[in-house]
Amino acid sequence: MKFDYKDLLENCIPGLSIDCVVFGYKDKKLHVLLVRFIDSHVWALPGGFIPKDQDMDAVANQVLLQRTGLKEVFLQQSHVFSSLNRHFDINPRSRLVMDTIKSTWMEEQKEELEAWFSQRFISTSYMALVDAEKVHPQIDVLSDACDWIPLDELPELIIDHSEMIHQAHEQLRMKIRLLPIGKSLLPERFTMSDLQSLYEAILDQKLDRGNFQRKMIRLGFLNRQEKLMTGAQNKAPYLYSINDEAYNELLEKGIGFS
Amino acid sequence: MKFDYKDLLENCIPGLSIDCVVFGYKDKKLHVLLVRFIDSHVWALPGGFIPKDQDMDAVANQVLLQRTGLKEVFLQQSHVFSSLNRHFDINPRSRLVMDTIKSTWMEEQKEELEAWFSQRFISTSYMALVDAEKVHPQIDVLSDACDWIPLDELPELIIDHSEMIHQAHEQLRMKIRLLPIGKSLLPERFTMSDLQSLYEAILDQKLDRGNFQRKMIRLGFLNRQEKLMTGAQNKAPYLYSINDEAYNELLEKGIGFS
DNA sequence: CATTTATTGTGTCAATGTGACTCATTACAT
DNA sequence: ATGTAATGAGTCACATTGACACAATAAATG
Repeated sequence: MKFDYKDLLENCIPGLSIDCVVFGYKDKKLHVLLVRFIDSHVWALPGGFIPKDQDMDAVANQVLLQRTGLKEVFLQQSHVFSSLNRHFDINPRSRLVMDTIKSTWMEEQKEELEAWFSQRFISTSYMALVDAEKVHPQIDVLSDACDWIPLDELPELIIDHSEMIHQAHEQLRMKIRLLPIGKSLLPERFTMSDLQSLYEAILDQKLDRGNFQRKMIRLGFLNRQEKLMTGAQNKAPYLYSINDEAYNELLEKGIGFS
Repeated sequence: MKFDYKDLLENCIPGLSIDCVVFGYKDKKLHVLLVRFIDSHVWALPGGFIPKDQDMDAVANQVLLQRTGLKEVFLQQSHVFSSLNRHFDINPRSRLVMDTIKSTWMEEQKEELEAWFSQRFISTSYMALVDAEKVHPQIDVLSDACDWIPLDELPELIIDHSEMIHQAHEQLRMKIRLLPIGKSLLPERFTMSDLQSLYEAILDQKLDRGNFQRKMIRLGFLNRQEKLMTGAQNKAPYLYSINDEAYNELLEKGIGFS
């Protein structure tokens, strides 16, 4: 399979791209979905270019679908990055990526492609929240790895992608205070301590167990289900699921975690 | 003075623009700064195109400076609008603008300019908060009016500009719950009822006078100044100014109006 | 100058939410 | 049968909130 540079040159808007900051929750930690470019072994956010006949939300949804197999998850615009040094050759890492792309795939139309990749790219970041268990990360023709990386173990990334991640994390931290998040990041059923760990991971602070439970129950968007027998030598926790009706009501009112 | 279409064609990125939703506070109401296109008399948000050698924040600052004379005010990115029908001829209003621009200014390079204006424009909206009293709206070569319009008396606007305004208003309403706004929208000194009216205008709901006062005072970012003798037959209210140090501390902590 | 009017600064009180903590419960191991 | 570890629920002091009351005061009125 070859990189379809003809499609790129003919049908995509030059100088514009999107990048997706996909958050997932695994092993009591927040993770981000990253891809690794072939040969160069440089990490980056999964992204894409904008076809002339698509809007950016559609492209972001498509990138997400392609990388995770998921549709209709929480996905929203985050921020536009347009600084003058957003080139693929701004730092050694990014230059490596560009060199690899060029040497590997450019056979014809070398000049056009080189021009295409050497201009400034204005990129819009999207933030997605997904259930990490449901995702089976997919590589593509330009990447030889696509994996969940814990937020506190990020490798060096191309251009300003780590800034994008930090910006999205900050935005998530703000959002959780106005809206009950969780729904998108957790599986159908989860324990209260799952939910608490998620909040602790997002807010990056310890919360009191009893008070957290009381507060969440009182918000009234949780349905208590049967108990979960873990096999551990302790009291079995209840499982909870989300009452969509109550959840959406809270979303509308903008009531979240203080 | 002529419209500098050569600069446009040579130095600006085609298909990209910014638009500024500038909020001001006047007569106890939120206002937006709008411009009216020459001849066509169609209203729109003040905006601009992106020179190849500038980032978008710089362009937004420049538009704001040009229209209001203000620098270093609250100005931040809001949202990217990229729907497929974002053309200048999508609706009768926008088409009128384009026709006017074309017939008025296009003498040479008609085709290039027509191509430039007829493609889809992806536009990033910016939200600005300014002290309306400090602003003297400026027209330019493409506009014959630039005025403060109350949020509840918006005229029909081109393309999706009214959506941009509503989106920015919603964003402001969320932001005020996490941050003490006010500083940017009010003059140096203001009364407590000024501040309350501003909050009521943004949140679009009545607030209890006594409780509002108590809450604001307790937040601790207001310096009480001398009294203001209005000449009205009532008790003179105190003037307040903002204690920048305490204000910035609240900004960092993210403590606002519940 | 006493009285009225409109608005402002402050206070009260019940209801609710919060942080810190305790204690009984329970699934499993020994 | 007993111990262990985590869970569900409860207590209590304290802070915040919404609703309302009341005194203070700058100017108008007679």
